[in-house]
Amino acid sequence: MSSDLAVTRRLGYLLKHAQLRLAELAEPLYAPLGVTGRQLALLTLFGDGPALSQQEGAARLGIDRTTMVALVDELEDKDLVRREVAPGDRRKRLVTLTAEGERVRAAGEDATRQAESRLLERLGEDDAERLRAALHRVVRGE
Amino acid sequence: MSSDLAVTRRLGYLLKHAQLRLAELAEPLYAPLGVTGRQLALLTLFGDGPALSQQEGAARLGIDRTTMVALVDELEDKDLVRREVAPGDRRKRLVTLTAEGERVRAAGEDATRQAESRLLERLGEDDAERLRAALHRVVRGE
DNA sequence: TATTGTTATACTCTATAACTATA
DNA sequence: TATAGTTATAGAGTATAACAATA
Repeated sequence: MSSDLAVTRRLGYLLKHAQLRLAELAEPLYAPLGVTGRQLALLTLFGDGPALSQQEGAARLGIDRTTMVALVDELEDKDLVRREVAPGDRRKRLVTLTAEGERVRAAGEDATRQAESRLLERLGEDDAERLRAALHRVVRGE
Repeated sequence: MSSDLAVTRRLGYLLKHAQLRLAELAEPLYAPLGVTGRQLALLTLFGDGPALSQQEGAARLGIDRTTMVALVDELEDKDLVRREVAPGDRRKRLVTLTAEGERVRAAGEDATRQAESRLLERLGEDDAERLRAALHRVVRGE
């Protein structure tokens, strides 16, 4: 008989493996767009709402500002984003999507929606929404 | 206004950040035991049920067998586990806990319980249990 | 002086390939 | 021939420290 903290009941295990399954479902859908899930997350971040500086973006994603430099470099090399000097503070670079970047972002969001649906397909709509809401509360600490 | 796929509503984002918050809560509790969360996960794995070989353990955790070698090395260096040649198949090494390993495992499970409680404290018992159950179904694909 | 972006560098985590011993 | 464990090595991903430009 196994303890009620068997390794597969631990939240750490469940979160990690849910992430792995999601990545398995999503990456094949992202590949034809020529971007990784991580790159698409950046397009979603910078394509949504008022333009953010690199550092503001890094803070939202919980990554280091030096990591952000490399990620923006990748997207810039693919002509999906542009760096623009922020009016009013010449130290900051606002990251904005190119027309192509916007196209990839939109296609990527469709792919994300599909992958998430497949991940959650066993749950039914209500439970799926409850899962998302619960995670949201856990992450925001509310 | 933000899209309903704003980056903070994406499952990938939520899963990653839930993991980060859990690690922030748990690691300080594990530190006095002299082990990391990952090492404790191995103690939980090998301390539960019939003895597993390294490769069986790796399969359960979804990690590579070469990674398992290094992890078991760490635990063996700390005298928390032993490798034993499997009776009936001299190629296999069964990983078993030492008395000290068992002690650390038990203390670690208390710490895990505490950290998980704090992570989920905003949810209430029912929602917390529903979250765990939903993740379990998602991960097992049932 | 402090902050933004940047570069160089190092560390962790993980996987691939090749070896050994056993089956 | 195939499998379990091992070693060496290399590739991601990420962070720390130091520097230039700007505030």
